[in-house]
Amino acid sequence: VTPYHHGSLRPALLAAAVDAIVEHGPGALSMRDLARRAGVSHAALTHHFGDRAGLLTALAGEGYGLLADAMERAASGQGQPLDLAVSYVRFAIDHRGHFELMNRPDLYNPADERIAVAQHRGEAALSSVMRTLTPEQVGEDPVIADMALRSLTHGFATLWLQQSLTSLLGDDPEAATRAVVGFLFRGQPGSPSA
Amino acid sequence: VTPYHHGSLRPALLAAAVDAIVEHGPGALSMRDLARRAGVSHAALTHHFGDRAGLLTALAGEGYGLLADAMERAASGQGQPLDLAVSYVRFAIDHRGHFELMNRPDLYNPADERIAVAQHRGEAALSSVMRTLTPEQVGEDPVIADMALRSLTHGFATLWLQQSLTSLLGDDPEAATRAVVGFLFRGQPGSPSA
DNA sequence: TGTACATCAGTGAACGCGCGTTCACTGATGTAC
DNA sequence: TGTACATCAGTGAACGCGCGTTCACTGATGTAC
Repeated sequence: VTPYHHGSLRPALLAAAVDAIVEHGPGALSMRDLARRAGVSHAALTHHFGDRAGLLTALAGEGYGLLADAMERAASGQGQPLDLAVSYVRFAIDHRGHFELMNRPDLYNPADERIAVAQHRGEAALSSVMRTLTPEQVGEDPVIADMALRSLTHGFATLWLQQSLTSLLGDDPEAATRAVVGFLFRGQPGSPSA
Repeated sequence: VTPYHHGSLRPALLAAAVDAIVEHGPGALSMRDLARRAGVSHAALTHHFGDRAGLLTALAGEGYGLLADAMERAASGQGQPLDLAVSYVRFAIDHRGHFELMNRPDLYNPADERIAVAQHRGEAALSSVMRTLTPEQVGEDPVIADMALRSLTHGFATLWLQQSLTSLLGDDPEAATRAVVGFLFRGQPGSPSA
């Protein structure tokens, strides 16, 4: 009934890691706790990930991959900044464990190739959306608009997850994101909030 | 030469904690490491803070107090959202250890009275500045403008500390903050960036 | 000015704990012939 | 179809470590008279 070989231990460990991070944060993640969650000897983890940093790097890579997928989906077609921001906030909420880990680059190897590739895909998706904006929307310096959108979106996602905004903005993160990003591009001809 | 009584151990420990957090992050802070930094027995810490959470609560309280001071200074007179944002980003950079800890409420007691009082002062400073804005600046819903400013400022400070923006925005955080917040309120009559 | 005494600040040893990693191993799987 | 053998996946015991907390204590300070 309990076979010697788990069969798909690696993905099971990554899933257990997500649960553990959601419960206790990425810094408190323990190899032994993960092994317990997966019902496996704690020495088994070495086999798949080498060490703790290896496991977290794999999980962060998975997260960056999922985020890049979501951003590419949002950017395709006539993707607007609003769509990108919504998909970013949705990712942070739906994949909170991954998101929290990704914001702690001290815990994994940020130079990992899989991570770098996924980050690059995300950057490309953002660039392609920014390029569709009119000069009126983008202002004098395109870099500033880019930074403002990044900061606003990341800050909003972070504050939302910290429950810092619920008392003011209710419980619908997508509507709230649309409102806040719409404010950033308000009153412009061809505004994405229109 | 090494007196039995330190004389001002409590502030010395808080200062050591800031150094330790800047080096290794708030989650990795250790009582024994702090004692070593202050040149004192590790049991001495209990005397001043009770336990680890007590120490971190005291340090977070100090941080919220400093931030509230800075925000009140920025809000006084004809304080504009821009001034508030600049002082927030400056606080995050100048008091990085405090700032990182404050963003980890799982590590301290967020219901601590001193913290609550300081947070309230900060909220009041933000409100007083938002009230000075014209209807054109604030848009239909004042809460949205408020959230946008919070999210933008917090996100910018966070990304700046993570070095995510330096390649795009140079090395002057105040100028960069002014540019990004100016973008949020751009093109408005009486715009604070003017 | 001097003495007694309470309070305060810091010591040092000890505790039990969970951790990451290493190691020789065993059971299961898959491939070659 | 059957056998030998290499490879893979997971085990369980052991290691040394740094940690937070507790405890009875000692040295220093300050106050009362």
